[in-house]
Amino acid sequence: MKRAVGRPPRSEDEISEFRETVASRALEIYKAEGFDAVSMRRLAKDVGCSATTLYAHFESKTGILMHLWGHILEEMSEEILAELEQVSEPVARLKTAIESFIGYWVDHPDHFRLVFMSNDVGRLDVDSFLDMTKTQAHFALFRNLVAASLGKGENVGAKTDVLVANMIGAALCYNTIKNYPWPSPSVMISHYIDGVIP
Amino acid sequence: MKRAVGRPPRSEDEISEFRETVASRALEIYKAEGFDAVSMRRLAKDVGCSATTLYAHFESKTGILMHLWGHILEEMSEEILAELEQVSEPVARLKTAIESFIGYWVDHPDHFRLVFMSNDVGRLDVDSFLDMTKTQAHFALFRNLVAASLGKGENVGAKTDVLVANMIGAALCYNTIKNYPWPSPSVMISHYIDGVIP
DNA sequence: CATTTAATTGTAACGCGTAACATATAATTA
DNA sequence: TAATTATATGTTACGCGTTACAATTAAATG
Repeated sequence: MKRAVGRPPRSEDEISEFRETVASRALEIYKAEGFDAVSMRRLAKDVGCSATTLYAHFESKTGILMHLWGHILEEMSEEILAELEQVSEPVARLKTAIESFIGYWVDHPDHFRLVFMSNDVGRLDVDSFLDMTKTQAHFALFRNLVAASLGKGENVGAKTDVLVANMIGAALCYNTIKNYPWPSPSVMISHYIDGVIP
Repeated sequence: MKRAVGRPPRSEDEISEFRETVASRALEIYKAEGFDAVSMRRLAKDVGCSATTLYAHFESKTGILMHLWGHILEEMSEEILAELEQVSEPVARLKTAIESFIGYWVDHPDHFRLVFMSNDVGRLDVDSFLDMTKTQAHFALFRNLVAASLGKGENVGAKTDVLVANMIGAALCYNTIKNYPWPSPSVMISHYIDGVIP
C-alpha cells in the first residue's frame, strides 16, 4: 500500500500545524482590524502562502472562521465568570450569567455574526465536530449553573439546552431586529428563570 | 421653497412604484432560482435599469431584500393557519402554531437566512419601520394564541415577545448549529408552553 | 544523478456588492 | 426655442470568495 517512491504526503502534525498557523493569524487580523479585514487574499499574504493553498487546507472561508469560535467563546466565558465572582446564591448566579451572556453578544455584534450567522455553516461538517466538543465545553458552565439552581434529577441537560437556545434567540433578536420593541433583557431573563426553576 | 424651473422630482407615487417593481422582481428571482440568484446586476437587468440606478433607490442589497420578508412571513402565516384549522383547544392550538413556526424555518433554511441572518441589517434603519409594522402583523397571530391560552390581564405582550424570540432562537440553532444534539422540537415546545401557561 | 509523487505557486477568470464620475436623458420653466 | 434641474446611464474600479489550470518546487526513491 505504501508508495515507496515520490514525495510523501505531509504528516498529520504538519497539516494541523499549518491549519493552526492560519487560524491564529486569522484571529489576529480579526481582533486587530475587525470582521471585514479577514479576507482570503489578505490572510494568505499575511501567513505567507498563496490564496490557492488556503483552499487546499480549508474547504471555505467559513471553515477557517470556525476556528475563531473557540477564542470568542472563551472570552465570553471569562466575562461571565468575572461577573459571577460577586454572586453566590445559585439562582442569582444563573440570572447573572444569563444577563452577562446576552450582554456579551449585544456588546459585540461582530462576534455574534461570526459565531452564529455564518451563512453557509449548514453545508460544512467535515471537522466541525472536533471544534464542537470544545464549543460545548463553554456551555457546560450553564449546565452547572442550572444544576445548582435545581433539585437533582431534574433533566438538567434539556433545560440547559433550551435555555441556551433561548438566550441565543434573544441575542439574535436584539442584534438584528432592532426596530421592534423587544422586552428588556431583565424581562426576558425572568421568563427564562421561570422556565428553569420548577 | 419650490423650484419653479427644471425637471421636478419624482412624485412619491412614482418612487414607490419603482421600488415595488424592483422588490417584486427580486421576489420572482428568489422564488424561481433561490437566494444566490438575486444579485444587483442581475436584478437591474431583469427590471430594465442599470445597477447604478438601484443604488439611487435603495441603500443596499439588503435594503431590497427586506421587502421580501413580508411575503415569506405571509407564506409562513398561511402554513400555520392551515395547521390550526384542525385544532380547537387553545393550548393545543398554541402548541401546533409553535411547531409549525419552527418547522417552517427548518424546512426553508434559505428563507430563514433571508429574514433573520442579513448581515448588515443592523446598519439599516431608513424605511425599515414601515415594513416593520407589516412584519409585526404576522406575529399578532401568536399574540392571539397566547391570549387565548391565558387568563386575561396576564401580560400577553411580553410573553408573546419572549416566545417569539425563543422560537427564533430554536430555529437558528437547528439551522446553524447542526452538530449539537439539540432537544427535539417537541421538548423545546413543551418548555415554551410551560413558560406561557401560568 | 534522474525519476516520481505531493504540494505549492501564479495567473486568470467569474460574478459579486459597492462606489465614483462623467455623460446623457427627461421634464419642467422662461 | 433655450436654460435649468432631476434622474438615469455607462464605464471603470476595488476587493471579495471561489475555481480551474498549467507551471513549479520539495522530498522521497532508485
